[in-house]
Amino acid sequence: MGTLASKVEVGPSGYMGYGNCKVEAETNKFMKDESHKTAKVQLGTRADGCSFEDPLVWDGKPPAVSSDSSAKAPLCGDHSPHISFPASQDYVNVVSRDDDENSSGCTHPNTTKRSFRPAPRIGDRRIRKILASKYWKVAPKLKDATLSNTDGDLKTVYHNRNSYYRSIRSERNYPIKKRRLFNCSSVPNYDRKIRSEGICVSPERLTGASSSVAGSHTSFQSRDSHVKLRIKSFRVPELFIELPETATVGSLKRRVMEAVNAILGGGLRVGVLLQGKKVKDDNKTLLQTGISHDNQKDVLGFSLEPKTSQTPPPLCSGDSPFMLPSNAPQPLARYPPAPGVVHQGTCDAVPELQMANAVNFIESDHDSAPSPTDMSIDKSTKDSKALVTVPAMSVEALAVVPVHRKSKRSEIVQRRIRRPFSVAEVEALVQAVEKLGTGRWRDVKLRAFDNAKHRTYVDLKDKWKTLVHTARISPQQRRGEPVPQELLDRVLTAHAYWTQQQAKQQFKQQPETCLLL
DNA sequence: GTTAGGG
DNA sequence: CCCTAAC
Repeated sequence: MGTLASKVEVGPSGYMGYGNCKVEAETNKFMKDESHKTAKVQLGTRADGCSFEDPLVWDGKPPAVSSDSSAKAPLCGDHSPHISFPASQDYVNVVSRDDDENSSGCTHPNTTKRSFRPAPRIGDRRIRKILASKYWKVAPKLKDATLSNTDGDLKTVYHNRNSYYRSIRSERNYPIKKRRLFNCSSVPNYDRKIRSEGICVSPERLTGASSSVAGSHTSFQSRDSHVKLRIKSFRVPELFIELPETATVGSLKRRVMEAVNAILGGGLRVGVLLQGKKVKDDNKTLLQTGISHDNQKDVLGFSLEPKTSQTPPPLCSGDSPFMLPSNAPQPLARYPPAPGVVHQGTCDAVPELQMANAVNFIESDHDSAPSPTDMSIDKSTKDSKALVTVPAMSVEALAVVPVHRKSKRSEIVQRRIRRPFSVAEVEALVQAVEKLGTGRWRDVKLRAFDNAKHRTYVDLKDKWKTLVHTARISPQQRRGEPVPQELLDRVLTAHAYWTQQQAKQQFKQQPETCLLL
């Protein structure tokens, strides 16, 4: 099939920096298509410092063709990788020094059952609406079921998005843009503390979630009643990174780094677990809790969790809507995605549609910087009970992140980053408009940008507006990446045609009115 | 939720 | 890109 992209997941069991990465090849044509198949592609542990982890996640998905080397390279130049952060949390396993020898495999039992449940995509306009009209919408809501078949050539069956969105909404997964709003109390002190104690990146490789303890050590000292901990490694919450195969290892590293930084940058709090049990009372002393030198056999764990409304009195008030559920998700409870919920979309797209599809794919794949999630993980998540811990974040977010509340007005909304349309996108837009006209932006979106999460139909409408304008002005006055004249010509032609069509329509509807005029 | 337009 | 009236 069409394009192929690589996804690298630094999953729950991945260690920072040397986290286990999952790289898989997407062979589906439509990213949004839930029927897409994914296949793991082993990149090797050396190539990018990533090792593989058991694909526990993709249960139900038959390992599809692995790296399809013949896959087409993305058409569009916009290859910015996509990074999203599915909500999840993980532990930092701290083991008493005496346990060093057998420090492997002492995570919480449930951890082994973990499967990758990428957080659902979020960022729907609904959220915006739900929260406040000023918040960003990441993607327009798409109607479920079939695509408007106005042009009969789209045969792909879109899955029920409503249910999808419903599910994600309930999971409280917020895009980073909004996320920062509940970042009020800034990075948890815990976080800093831990960091200051040094987080060692452990190169140990995990073969499965079960061995998630590998590389984690703690030192307990009985001297002067002090409990000393040494967190040798700290695992970050599940990250989801996606970038084109053409991306360099360097960029991969960068993405991972950004992802990690973003996560640590805020919105997280640390949970303490002792023997797999959550220690909720923050006022208890270590001794009372059982964390002491007398307790060296116990496994102390830390988990990264999203801040919750339960969290200590917010230093700032009024961030309610963004608070995650107080019933802090237990990192342990994760369920494998229901297998077989796949809808195989038939993608016998007509040539004409190829472009759009291609763009769709590409867009979604690379350009998703601001896209908090990815379709490819939708399926695995929608029916998931995955505990949402870390709000979805994106690279884009990094640019706006750490800003903590600026004023009482916690409603300061971050403007979306500017993302100029690439020629390929313009091409796709023009093609779609030629076919659908200028009054059906939603359809245009669905047709040519369904996977470009950051392009809303309003964006497309706006872009068309500017394209028309651009086409009318002299080349000297144009700015930005030059759009081929050929395209601009098509813009004018299409615009003229559809404008005329609309006029005719109106005339039909209100002839008398027109006559009067 | 979409469109259409002004900002 | 954002905001919003209007539908």
